[in-house]
Amino acid sequence: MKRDPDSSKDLSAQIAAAIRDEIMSGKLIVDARLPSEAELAEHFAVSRPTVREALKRLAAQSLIRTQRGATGGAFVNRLSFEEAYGQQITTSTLLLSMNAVSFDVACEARFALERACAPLAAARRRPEHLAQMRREIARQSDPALSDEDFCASDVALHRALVDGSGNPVLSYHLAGAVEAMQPLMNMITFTARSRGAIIDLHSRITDAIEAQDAGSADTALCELADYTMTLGRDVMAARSTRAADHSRATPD
Amino acid sequence: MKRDPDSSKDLSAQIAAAIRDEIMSGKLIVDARLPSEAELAEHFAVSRPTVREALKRLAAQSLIRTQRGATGGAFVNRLSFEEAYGQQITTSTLLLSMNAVSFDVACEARFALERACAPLAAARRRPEHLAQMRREIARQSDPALSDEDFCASDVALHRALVDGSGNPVLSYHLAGAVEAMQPLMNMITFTARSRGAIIDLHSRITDAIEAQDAGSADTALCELADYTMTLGRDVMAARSTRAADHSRATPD
DNA sequence: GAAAATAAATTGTCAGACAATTAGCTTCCT
DNA sequence: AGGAAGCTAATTGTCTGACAATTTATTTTC
Repeated sequence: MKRDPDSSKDLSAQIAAAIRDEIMSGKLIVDARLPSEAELAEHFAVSRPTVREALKRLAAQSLIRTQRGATGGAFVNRLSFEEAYGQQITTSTLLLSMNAVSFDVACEARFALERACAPLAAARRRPEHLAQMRREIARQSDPALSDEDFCASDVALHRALVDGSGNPVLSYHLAGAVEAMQPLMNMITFTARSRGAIIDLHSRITDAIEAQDAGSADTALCELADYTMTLGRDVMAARSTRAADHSRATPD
Repeated sequence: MKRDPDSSKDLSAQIAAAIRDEIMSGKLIVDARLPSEAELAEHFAVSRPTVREALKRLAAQSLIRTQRGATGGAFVNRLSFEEAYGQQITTSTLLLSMNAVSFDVACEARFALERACAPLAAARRRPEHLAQMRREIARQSDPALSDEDFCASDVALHRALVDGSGNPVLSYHLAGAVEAMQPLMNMITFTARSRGAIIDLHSRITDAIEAQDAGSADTALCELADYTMTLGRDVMAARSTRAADHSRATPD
């Protein structure tokens, strides 16, 4: 376990990279205990705070966990799908917001991926997935629901669809794509009419999944994608109109 | 900016979470400068090393970058697709290896996602994507190529296909799925015959993409998925047979 | 033998110091 | 005046040493 000496990075980054390599290469297996901070400090010839910064970097990626006490220390963490979801969603969300990814591009990616799940979900969906989807459709039908809650329910329905594929790896990849859309979706004001159209499509999708009819599910998903993109485009158009009005009203 | 006082987590984790929330909520925008470490320490009523641990956690997720010197400090980082790729690949790879995800499950996810890209790639592929794919096919045709390099070239070809979709969000999500397969693919010994079959399918896929024939591309991708899974199953079968032999030969 | 006290190991946190780096300012020379 | 050199200040990077908190193992005591 050696750190790259001619690297221009921080010592803590070098040490974190060295340990990360050990984990990625399998030399440090799950639940293995790392040397104590004092031992690592001696090994890498740095001070304890520097080692600690390195360990915190790894902890931020859920690569290790730490435990206090006599038999404590830093242990290689089994990266769970749950933990990975969280990081995936954080990264995806920021990627969209910070790079000014357009609604269209994000939406296209999301529905392309979701369509990939649909055939598998149609084949393998289980009662709880269908029940979850029906439950969300019922929630969405409540006119008192706020736009934000409507979006949250939308996300929940689509996650149930994705989970219906019975492939956790697929679910993991899709979680980011679906959840990261939520902030963008929240910009949309859902009229009673658009809600109705969406709920109708949700029902058709759910029916198709229940009937194990992958073709119909795909058709409905495509329609939903088209409709969602239309809504998004309307919002963007209205927004740019308002922006133009505003700049005309208050020129500098 | 307040940290959760009754949280059971480390101070550095609480502070990192507080700053992360500010970034995620948009209160701290891209390239905004955070207060200096000394100011943060005073604000959160902790010591500087603790603040530094928090900042390192954020740096590990590429949420901030730091700069030394008079006008230095910590700045909110624009999360680039490049940086996100790296994290995505690390996470995906560990997720597969640490959770004993079967070759079948990972493969199914990968090809399902890749099939989602194919129609878009067929519509939008540009000459450089086709050139890259042809280049990789040429490389793969060299019998002297090691199995590992063959896999690397395979990954490169598929990434070119994915990038051909012209949707960076899609590329980002797919990068993890494709790259994370590499360690699993590396367990396979590619015979001359299996290499030939794969190269043939790669050619058919590339031809279809070039001809903008989404249907043929999909068909070839499905065949490649089937063939890859067959190879994987053979490896697993041989492996378990060897394991059985071994346990019979050296019982304990 | 069981319960309580003690010891040891380890991470978590703090305080203060110095080194390294960088931008801006000042001074001085031409 | 203009530019180059040096100085200053601000900031992060690193080190040292210490103590607190927590957990396990050991020893003592009843």
